[in-house]
Amino acid sequence: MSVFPIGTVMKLTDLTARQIRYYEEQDLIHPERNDGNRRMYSLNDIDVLLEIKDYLSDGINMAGIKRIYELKEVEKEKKMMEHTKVMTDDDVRRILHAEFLSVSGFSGNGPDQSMNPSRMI
DNA sequence: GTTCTGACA
DNA sequence: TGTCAGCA
Repeated sequence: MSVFPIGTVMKLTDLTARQIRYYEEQDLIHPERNDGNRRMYSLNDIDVLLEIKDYLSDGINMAGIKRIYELKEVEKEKKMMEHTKVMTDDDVRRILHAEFLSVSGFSGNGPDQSMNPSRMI
């Protein structure tokens, strides 16, 4: 995913190396490191840097920008929880259906174990 | 030639 | 943030 050296990112974002490294210190971007300890930025990193530049031009300071991305991560965690909840409910539905078939005599092997929710975690 | 870390008139 | 030093 990470393919751009800092020099390319500088031209693409019109930011100085000093700024780019500083935003990394603020945990706004997380470039990988290659064998030579060189930072390699992903397309997503470029995207975030451009967003940061917009926020800055709108008069938002680093504290504010950091808050924005912190909230964004909280929302991301919430969505992950929602996703987990949906999967659990879906498993329950499938399990109940499997038990229904078993009790109804359509299956003599009991609930389908492939529907066991423990396999989804 | 390019990037890295650390430091500061 | 800019910039310079001293490495790799």
